[in-house]
Formats: sequence, structure tokens, C-alpha cells
Amino acid sequence: MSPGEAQAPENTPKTRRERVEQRENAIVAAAHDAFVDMGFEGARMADIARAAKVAEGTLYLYFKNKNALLDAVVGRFYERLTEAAQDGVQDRADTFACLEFLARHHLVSCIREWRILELVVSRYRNLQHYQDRGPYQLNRRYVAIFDSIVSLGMKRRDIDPSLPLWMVRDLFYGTLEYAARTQILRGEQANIAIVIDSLMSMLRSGIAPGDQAAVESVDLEQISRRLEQVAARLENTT
Amino acid sequence: MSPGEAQAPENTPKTRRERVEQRENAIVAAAHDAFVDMGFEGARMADIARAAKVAEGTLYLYFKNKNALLDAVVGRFYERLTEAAQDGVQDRADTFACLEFLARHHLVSCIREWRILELVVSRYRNLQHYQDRGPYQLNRRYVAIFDSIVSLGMKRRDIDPSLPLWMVRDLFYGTLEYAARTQILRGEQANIAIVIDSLMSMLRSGIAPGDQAAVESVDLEQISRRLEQVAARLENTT
Amino acid sequence: MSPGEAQAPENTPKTRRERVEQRENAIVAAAHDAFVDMGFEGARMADIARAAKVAEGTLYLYFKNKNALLDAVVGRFYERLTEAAQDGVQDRADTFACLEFLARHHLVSCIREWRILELVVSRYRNLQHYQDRGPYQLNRRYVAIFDSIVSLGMKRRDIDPSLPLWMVRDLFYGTLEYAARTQILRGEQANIAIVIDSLMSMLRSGIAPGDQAAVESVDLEQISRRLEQVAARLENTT
Amino acid sequence: MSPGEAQAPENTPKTRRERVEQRENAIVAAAHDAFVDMGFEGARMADIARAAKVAEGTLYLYFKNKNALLDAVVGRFYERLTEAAQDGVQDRADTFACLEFLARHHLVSCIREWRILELVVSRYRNLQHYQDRGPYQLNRRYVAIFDSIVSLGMKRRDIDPSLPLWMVRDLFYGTLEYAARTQILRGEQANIAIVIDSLMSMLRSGIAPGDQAAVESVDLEQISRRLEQVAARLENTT
DNA sequence: CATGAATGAGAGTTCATTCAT
DNA sequence: GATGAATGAACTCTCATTCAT
Repeated sequence: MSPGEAQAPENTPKTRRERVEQRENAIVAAAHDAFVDMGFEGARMADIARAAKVAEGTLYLYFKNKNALLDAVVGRFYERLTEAAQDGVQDRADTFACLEFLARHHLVSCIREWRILELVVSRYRNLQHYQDRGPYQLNRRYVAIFDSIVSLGMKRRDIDPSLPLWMVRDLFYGTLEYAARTQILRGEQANIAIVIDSLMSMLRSGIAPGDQAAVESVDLEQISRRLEQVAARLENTT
Repeated sequence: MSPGEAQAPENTPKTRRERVEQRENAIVAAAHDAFVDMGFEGARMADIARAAKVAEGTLYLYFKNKNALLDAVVGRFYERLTEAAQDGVQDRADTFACLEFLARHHLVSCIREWRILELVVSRYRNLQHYQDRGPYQLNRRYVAIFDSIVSLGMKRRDIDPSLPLWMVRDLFYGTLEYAARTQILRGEQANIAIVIDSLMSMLRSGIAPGDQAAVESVDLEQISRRLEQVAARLENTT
Repeated sequence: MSPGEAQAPENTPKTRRERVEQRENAIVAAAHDAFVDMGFEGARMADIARAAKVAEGTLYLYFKNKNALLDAVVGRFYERLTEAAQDGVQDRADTFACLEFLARHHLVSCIREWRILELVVSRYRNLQHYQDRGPYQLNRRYVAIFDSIVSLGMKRRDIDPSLPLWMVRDLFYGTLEYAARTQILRGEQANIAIVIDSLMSMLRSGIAPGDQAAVESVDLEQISRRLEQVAARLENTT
Repeated sequence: MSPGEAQAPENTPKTRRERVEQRENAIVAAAHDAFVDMGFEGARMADIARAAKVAEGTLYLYFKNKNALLDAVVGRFYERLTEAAQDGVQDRADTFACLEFLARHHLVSCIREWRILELVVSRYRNLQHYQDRGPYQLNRRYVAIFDSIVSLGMKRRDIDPSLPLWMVRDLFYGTLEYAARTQILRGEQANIAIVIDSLMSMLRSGIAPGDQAAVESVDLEQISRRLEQVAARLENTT
């Protein structure tokens, strides 16, 4: 699990401020790993403390309880996710180039931190006033990037503006997360490029063999029929 | 929760065989409801026993432990899911009509039994040799229906055969499950029709505006016009 | 601590009903002793379980939590206390004989189970709607015996009816409990008779030297008799 | 809670001696309030430190541990209690006037600081060599005031000298504390005057109806009336 | 076969006390 | 002296599982 690596206190920091921050980082990282490896219920505070090289009580000095720890982990996850998405999008002008970047970014992140997403979904589902809570807002901020690109794409006529934006979003992220899940469950992890290419292709023109072809085929039929008539006439003429 | 209704032993069955079966059904139904309502860890064996009108110890007569009970619940879920999918598909000939049916069926099922899917995904993920275990096979059987329709669709040229089948599947189910999740998290539950329509539309032709097709069709018109001219000339020539 | 003695399961009982009851008794007795010895916070569920020869979890089978266990202990205490008071009072007709019995009974009980009283007072004090809760009602039932005797005594003119009943009660029980406390804190435990005698004496005639009043009243009678004689003589003389 | 008010260091003191003393006062006051509000176990060192505007560690600079802090609080409580009692008694010559003052003083103090008394009783009970410890001596000093008044009253024949002094004390303080407790548990706080009056009345003449004395006084009136008649007749005769 | 009382390991959380700064 | 971050032992309570009846 990449973000929660062994956290050696590389250089003993001078300021108290720094030490506190470093400790908090160590705790969140340890919690991250524990949650990813064991799930929320499976992760034990004692283990998290040990992994963070901190006493059990110290956890409660930094976070009110296990839930708050999860919130922190989820918060960091979304922070990183959103930031990276933002950065990648800024460098790209083309609608589909942006989407392709976001797709790859999301897929890779999902595969790496699948469990975190699971936690987000399963833990926050029964919350009352879910929409006011942190995770919902975090997710909004994240998908806002996607939304703005699609919106712009619709204005530019790159994307059909009659489609509900949220449905485009569901298709985009749904496909990616399902693909991630498939890969994880099967243990395969190499098909990222194919997933992205296929998704982009399907986004552009659906699964039907290029509508193009469909429209043409109608016209072409008419044409071919006429050509046959012509041919027949020619034959007759002859 | 529909499938786990109160399960009154309507008519006291004579056969021992029947009595046992009825009891097992009651237990699985109770477990189903408990898992759906509370999640795996949240569901307590005592509650399941009470709901099934059975002693706690009896649960262990029918199922080795809580996990086995989950396996049974998941098994039944997939059985019903697969059966209903099979039935719906048999009545339909058109590729996209079949897909639309499957989409609606899957979306409705997901919304109703979201928790079961969550459990499938999160519980079985760390299993070694996952592919040999029950749930994987169950899922394979279920998606095989989809796969055969898509395969046939490809042969019929309803669907672009150059797309990887598994990718089409990921897009299809991913979109539906993500949409289900969105609806559940937001508490909305009425947009099923819109989801299905949008998905089918995007499947058919992607998210790019039909304009594209329009442009192309212009080209085709040009071509057909030119062909007609050729035909006319041929006619005249004769 | 008398009520919670070692509780050897003297004869293995046949009925399940009996076994359950015996177990509950053992638990309450163990809790009683633990609370008496260590106070509420000081007593640990683990110790109570061990003393009752029962697993920790079993405690929670019989009582919802530590507080419920305390309630049970207090309930039993008051039950015994009230019953014994009732019995002793029934055999006595004289107001002061009854009071003397109640005084001795209460003093002895207080000395023996001082901590229980402490718990009643300190634990239940912050309860909202205290008056609706169990302990308050238990106490009411207990002091009702005293109250009815004093009420009757007032009707019989054994006790001054102009005194507020509750004040008589406060004086009676206050004195006894303070005396109990004194004895406990000092480790003396033999002065019961003196306490009772003094209390009864003070109840009857206050702390003012009763002799005085008695002597005077005799004197006055003598005087009045002598005066009447004088008067008679005077009358006759005339 | 009156004695632990906000303790603003009104004027920054010059001397180190003064500063230390002021700090100690603030700590004891904060501890007092915490103990009164939450009980001994319920009061947390962190809260006390915060209330005293002092770091947690500082508490341990002034007091060895939580128990020592309690000792200090109890010490101060008795100091104030004793001082006020002393003052009030000095101004009064009459035995019963003194007792009435002490009664009111004690009752009011008890109601205000009930928890402190509870703590004294319950915390120090298991101490070995209790009689050597601080609280016992503090209590002795306090009740010595009462004792000396009663002793003097006995010499003056205001009080029956045959009563054991300690029993008079138990009755006096017992009644008051029980009355205080009653008021606290019921939430009533206004009957102080009635309590005092009733207590003084019962002290003077017990609970038996003054009837005796009353009857006598009636007799005397009759007699004196007859004597007057006789006298009148004599006068006439003469 | 069925029961359900009993188990006990293990969870999250608290808080008096310490000690490096 | 003063600080307050850190500690970790100890607490209450839960619940999957077992087994005597």
C-alpha cells in the first residue's frame, strides 16, 4: 500500500509543530494501511497504534475515535485524488484528452486503493443527512472536475448536450470502478491500457459498430437498390 | 426487503425432508434480511435466529458458521438473479431489447439489495483462489447470459465485434451499479427509467452528439448523389 | 459481609428454573459484596463474575449492565430491610415499642451494609425524575412503615401531632445513620444498646433534663393540692 | 458553587510566594468545584487543570496525586466550616441560641456542599488508622465547638447531663444531614426554617406532646382561678 | 434433532500520571 | 518552575460459537 509506507522518521525535526504533524501523518498512514488491509471493522486500534509507533491512547489525542480516523483517511485520499486530477486536467485542452486522463487516473487510483472506496460507500451509507457530511462534499469536489469538463464539452458540441450530465458521470466512473473491481478480484493488473482505450472508444461512439455505418447502411441500401435497378435497365437496354 | 418476508410455515409439512427444507429457507431468508439491513458484521446471529424462529444453536446445525450463512445468502441471491435474467431474455429476440431488459433487471435488483452486492465484493476479495470459490462461479453464470447476448449481437453486427466483450460488460454493469449507488446514497429512487434510457442511448451511439453522424450522413448524401449521377450517366449513355 | 457469603451450590438442583434462580442469586450476592467492599466504581465486573463463579459475559445475560446490577443489589437490600421491618412492627402495639424496634433494626442494618446506603445516596442523586425511579419507590415503601406508626402515634397522642411527620422521620433515621457512620468510622461496633436507649429517651422528652419537668410537675401537683387544702380551710374558716 | 468562583488573578502579585499561593488556591478551588459537580471519580484532572488555568502537570507539582488534592479540598472545607461555626458561636451566650445557629450553619453548608461530605465519608472509610489521618482530626476540631456548647449546657442544666454527649451530637448532626439529603434528593431547597424550628423543638422536649406540661398549666390556671375566687370571698367575708 | 444458557477473547475508549522540553 | 504530549493499564460490554440437556 503505497501511501502508508514504513514512515521512518527520516530526520528528527526541530520544531514541536513539525513533530506533531509528522506524528499525525504516521497515524493516518498507519490507519490507512490497516483499513485497506483489514477493512474498517477488521482493523484494530491497537494495531494502528503499533504501526504508527505510538501508544494506543495517543491515537485518541489526535482523533476523537475510530470513525474520526476513518474520516481523516478518507479525507486525505480524496485530497490527493482531487489534486492529481486537477493537475492533469489543467495541462489538457481537448475534451476527450481530459477525459482520458481522468479515466486513467481514476482507474489506477481505484486499483491501488480499492478498499478505501469500499469504505466510503459502505460506511457512509446509513448516515443521516449524508449530504451534509464530509465525504459527500469531498466526492463532490472531486467529480466537479469531471463535471466541468463534460459541461464544457457539451458547450463545445464535443458531447451530446441532451444527455443528463449525471448519467455520463455514472457511466464514466461506474465503468472504471467496475473494471477496477474485476481486475482486483481476478488478480490481473495489466489491462489498464485496454480498459482506457475501450472506454474512450465506447464513449465516443457507443458499442454499435459506428452509427456511421448504420446511417450509411440505410442510404447505401437505397443506393445499391437503385444501382441494381440501373444495372437491370442497362441489361434490358442491352 | 422482499425476499425475506415473514416466512410463516403456512402448512405444516408432513415429510421430514420438507420440514428441514422449510427451516433452511427461513434461516437463509432471515440472514438475508439481517445482512441487507445491518451489513455482515452488524448482523447478529441471535437476531437471525430470532427472525427465523429458530434457536441460536440450530443455525450451526444448518450452516457451519456465519460465513457459510453468507455464502448461502449470496448463492440464493445469484440464483434468483440469474433465473429472472434468463427468463426475461428468452422472450426477447432483439439484442438491444435484451440488453435493456437486463439493464432494468440489474438496476432494480441492485437498488433493492445493494448490501448483498457490497458483501460479495468486500467479503470475497481476500480469498485465495477466489476463482475457485462459489461466488465467482455464481457471478460467471449470471454474466454468461449477458455475454451470450453480446456475443450474438456481435455476430449479428448489432455490436461492434472489435470491442473486448469483458469491457462491454464492465461498462454495462459498472454504469448500472454506480447509478444504483448514487441513487441509494442520495435517497432518490425514482430515476430508473432515465438511467435505462440514457444507458441504452449511450450504448448505441456513445456520448458524442448525433451531429457527427449528421456530418457523416452529409458525406454519404454527397456520395449517393454522385452515385446517382453516375447511374444517370450510365442510363443516358445507353 | 453477611448476605453475600460464599454461595456454595449446596445441592445440585434438578430444575432449570432453580438453577437459573440460584445463579442469579449468586451474581447478585457477588455484586453486593463487591459494591460493599469496593464501591460502585471500584468494583469490577470481572471480579464479580469470578466471585459468582460465572463467566463475565454471563453477567450481561442476567443484567443489562453494571447499573442494572446495582439496581438489583439495592432492590434486594430494600426488600429484606422492608420485610424485616414489617415483621417486627406487626408484633408490637405500643408506639414507642415499635419505634424502638425500628431503630434497632435500622441501626444494625446500616452498620452491616453501610456501603449500600452510600451507593443509594450517591448514585441516584443526579438522576432526572429521580422520584419515578426504582430506588425512590423502594425507600418510600420502607419508610412508609415508620410513617404509619408515627401517624398512628399522633392520633393516639403518643406523639405531638403538630410536628411535621417528615421532620420526625429525618430526626429518627438521621440520628441512626449518623450513629452508624460514627461507629463504622471509628471501628467501634458495640454501642448499639446505648444508641437506641439514648435515642428513645431523646425522642420521648428531648435533651432538656426531663427530671426537671417531671419533678416540677410532681411539685406542682403537690403545690396545687396544698393550695386547695388551704383554700378549703380558708373557706371553712370563714 | 460558591467557594470556587472564577478566581481571576485580580492583581498580578509581586512576590513569588504570593504567586505560588494564588496558584494553589486556584487549583484547590477548581478541584473543589469539580468534586462537588462530578464526584471524585467523575472529576478529571484535565478538567481541574483547565478550570485552574494551569497545565495538567502543574497539578502534580502542588499535589502528589488526585487523593492529595481531595485531602486539600476537604481540609479547606472543614477550615471554613469550623471558622464560621466558631464566629457564630462567640456572639451567643444562650445554649439553645448557639445550637440553633450551629444547626442552621450546618444545614446550609450541607445542602451547598453535599458532595464534599459524601466524599469525606466514602473515601476515608477504608483507611487504616483512620483516626490518625487528617479528615478525622478536622472533623474533631469542628464538632469540638458543638461539644463544648453542649458540655457547658449540661453544666448549666440546660441539657440533661446524663445523656452521652456523643449521642446528642449524633442526633444533632444526623438529623441535619439527613434533612439536607432529603432536600437534595427531592430538589426542594426552601424548608430550612422549618427544619431548624422543628429540630430545636424536638431537642428541647422530644416528640412527645407537651400535653403533659400543657395539662399542668391548665391545672395551675384552674387552681389560680379558684384561689382568686377564694381570695375574693375572703375579702368579702372580711 | 433442537435448544439456549454459558462462554471468554477481544474490542474501543478513558484518564491519572510522567517527563523531556 | 511550568508545560502538555505521551503513555498504557484497566475498564465495560459484545457476540460468534459450543455443548449439556
